[in-house]
Amino acid sequence: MSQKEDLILSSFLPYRLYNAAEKVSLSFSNVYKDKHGLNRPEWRVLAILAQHPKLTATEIGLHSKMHKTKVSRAVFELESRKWLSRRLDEHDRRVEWLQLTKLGQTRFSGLSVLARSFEAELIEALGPQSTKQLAAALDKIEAMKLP
Amino acid sequence: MSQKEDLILSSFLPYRLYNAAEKVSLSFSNVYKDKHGLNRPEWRVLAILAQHPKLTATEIGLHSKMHKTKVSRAVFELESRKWLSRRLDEHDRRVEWLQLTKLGQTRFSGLSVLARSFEAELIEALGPQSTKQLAAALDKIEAMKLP
DNA sequence: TTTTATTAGTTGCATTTGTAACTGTTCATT
DNA sequence: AATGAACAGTTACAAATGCAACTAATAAAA
Repeated sequence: MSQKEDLILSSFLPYRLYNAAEKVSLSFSNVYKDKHGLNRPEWRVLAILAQHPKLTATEIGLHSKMHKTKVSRAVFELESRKWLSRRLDEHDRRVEWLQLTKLGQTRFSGLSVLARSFEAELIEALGPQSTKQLAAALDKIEAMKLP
Repeated sequence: MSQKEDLILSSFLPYRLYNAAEKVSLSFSNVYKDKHGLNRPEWRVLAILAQHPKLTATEIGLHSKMHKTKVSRAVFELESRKWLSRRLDEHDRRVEWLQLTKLGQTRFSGLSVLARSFEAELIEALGPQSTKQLAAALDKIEAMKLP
């Protein structure tokens, strides 16, 4: 016999948040997947390096909360496409400085346009009010310390 | 040379939404993972069956947007724990009606309490205003037709 | 009634991901 | 210097996932 106090999954906030994120994310993945065959970690590394010209793999991980193996594999793939280059730090040879090549920059700029228009559509559909409110809620969640 | 119109990933709405969802979801997964060793699909099937006492695997998939193989495997696992039972439809023997056993109900009720208090903490941290606004934005996203 | 198409659910295989162990390097302590 | 701890990044292995092919059953069409 089910208890009337039992959880209703479909109105459970973590569930709803996750499904919404996945829906948006899946739709957006078409942008980087279809045209260039990138996966999400690769897209992220590309975007982060475009914004911060010289980073180490560890820093990219901190930035994006991606596990270092994900970053490592994404970097490997992007390097083999010649979208980014590595250079060993002169003073600490454990460290590799990563930066996009000209080709990588160009590819990213192309994707950037598509990403912006995807986001614009999303914001359009939400409306300016909801967009602001959603962003505010996301700020709070980002700032939260969860167990 | 990076273009100034290029995307800033850290403020890109799909990215922010995804990270927030993953953060919350990862934190919540402790609830069903630590105590019972469930994974997300299993947790979901459990919660859906608790709310809708008799469903087929296909219906669970529609409900939760999970792929049928995920549902199939989750059902298998829950059945082998004796948390749910299957019964063939009398008129169409392709169809299996699933329902929680008493044990499954009990387990879910226990998890339900934890889930509710997790959600309560989340809502507490967001504040009532932001919670409402977030829910409204999620409504809109759920209703969206994305490419 | 035989054939064909459709549906419910499962399974095999390839891909992705996470964990832990590993290599190579630097730093800290002695 | 020599030893041990810490760190950057890679790799090997195991678990999770998605896709496509599969089985079994029913429905639709011929």
